[in-house]
Amino acid sequence: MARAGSAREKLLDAAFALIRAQGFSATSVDDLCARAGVTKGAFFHHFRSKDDLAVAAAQHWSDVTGAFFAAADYHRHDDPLERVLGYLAFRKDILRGDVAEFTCLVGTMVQEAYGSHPAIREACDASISTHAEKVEADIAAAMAARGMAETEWTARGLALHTQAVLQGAFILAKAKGGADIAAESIDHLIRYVKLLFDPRNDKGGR
Amino acid sequence: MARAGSAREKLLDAAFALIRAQGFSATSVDDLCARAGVTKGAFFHHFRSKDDLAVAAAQHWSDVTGAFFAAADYHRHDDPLERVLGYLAFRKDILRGDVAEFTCLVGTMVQEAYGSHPAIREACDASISTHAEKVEADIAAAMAARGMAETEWTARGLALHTQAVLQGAFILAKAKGGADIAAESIDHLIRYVKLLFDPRNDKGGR
DNA sequence: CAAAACATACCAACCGGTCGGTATGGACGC
DNA sequence: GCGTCCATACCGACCGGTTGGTATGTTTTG
Repeated sequence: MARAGSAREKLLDAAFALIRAQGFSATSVDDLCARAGVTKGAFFHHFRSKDDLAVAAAQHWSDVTGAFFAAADYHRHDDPLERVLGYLAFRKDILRGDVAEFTCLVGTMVQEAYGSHPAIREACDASISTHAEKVEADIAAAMAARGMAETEWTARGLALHTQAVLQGAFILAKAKGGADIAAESIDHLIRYVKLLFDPRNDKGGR
Repeated sequence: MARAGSAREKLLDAAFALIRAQGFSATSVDDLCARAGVTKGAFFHHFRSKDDLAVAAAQHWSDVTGAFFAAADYHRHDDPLERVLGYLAFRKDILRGDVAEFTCLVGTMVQEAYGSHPAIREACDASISTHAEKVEADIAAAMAARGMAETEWTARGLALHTQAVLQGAFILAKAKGGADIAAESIDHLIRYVKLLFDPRNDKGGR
C-alpha cells in the first residue's frame, strides 16, 4: 500500500495525535494537513472525506495497537491466567506521559460518531472487539485449564468488561487530568480477575 | 434564578439532548437554539459563550442527576452495603431506551474538552467527583460496619472505580449500539463488590 | 419606566470539499 | 535509449455554506 513517510501515513499519524487530544469534530481537515505537513489536495487525494479519514484511522489504530500488544512480553507465560493478568499489568504500565498519549483513539471517536456516522461507529466497534477477542482467548483458556464450566459469566463478557474498565479509566484520567485514578481502576480490575479465578470463589462468587 | 420554562432552562435541556447524542463540538449554537425554540439573542443573553453554556450544562447536570439519585429508593436500606449494591442495580435498571438517553453528559463532554477547555474539564470533574462522593460515603460505612481496616483499597478509590466502569460501559454501548454489554459490565462490577465484602476474601483478596 | 428577557439582522473567520494543474516515474513501442 | 503515454501523488487557490459571536432593536415584567 502506501510507503512509509507518505502523505497518507503522515495524515494518519496526525489524526492519532489531534483526535486523541481534541476529539474528532474539533479537529479540522486544515489542522490535520498542517500537522502532517501536507496540503489539502493531498488529503482529499487519499481520503474521500473527513469521515473516510476517521474510518481509515480506526483501522490503522487496530493495526498499530495490534502489533504493539502482540510484541509485549506477557505472552511468554504458559499459564493463560498469567497472560491475562500480565496483559492488565501491561495496560497499567503504559499509562505514562500526557493523557492524550495513552488514551484510546477509537474510544474517543465513537463517542462523537456513534449516532451520526455509522461507518465510523462500526470501525471503532471492530477495533475494540478485535482487541477484546485476544483477551477473551486467554480468559477462555484459563477457565478451561481450571475446569470452570458453571460460571455465571462468560469469557467474552469478562473480556469486554476489561475494555469497559480501561475506557472508563481513560475518561476519569481526562476529567482529573492525570493517570493516577486510571491506574487505581486497573488495580481493581486485576483484583477482580484474581478473585474470579480464586478457587475459594468458584463459580464466580455466590 | 431562572424560571422553569425560560429560555435558559430550555437551552440547558437542549444541550443535554444534543450533546449526549452528537458531542459538544458537533453541536452548534444554532442547533441548540432551534431545539430550544429560542433565538441566538436569547442564547447570548444567558451565556457569554458556547463554552460558558457547557460549564452551565455540566453544573445543571449535577443538580438534575443529584436530585434523581437522591429520590431513588435504594437509600431505604439500613445496611450501607445494600445501599451500594442497590445503587449499582439501579444504575443497571435505568439502561433503557436510546443510548443517548442513558449515557452521561459530562463523561461525553470531558473527552472533547479536557485538553483545550479547562473550565469545562473542571466542571465535568466536579460533577463526577460529587456523585462519586455519595457512593463513597456508603462504601466507607459498609467497610466500617464490617471492621474492614486493612484493605489495600480505599472507599474513595472503589467509588471512583464504579464511575469508571459506568463510563466505560457507556462507551461500549455506543460502540455496539445497545445497552446489553453495558448491563453485563455492571453485573461484573456488582459481582466484584460482593466479592470484596465477602468475609472469605477479607482484606480485599490476597 | 427601568431593567431584564428576548428577537432580528448581520459579520468575519472558518469549515469541508472541489478543481485545474504539476511533478514523477514506470510501461511500452520502436 | 528514447520519446509517448498514462497513472499516481501531490499542490494550493477557491467556493458556498456554516460557525461563534455582536450590535441593535423590541417586548415583557416587576
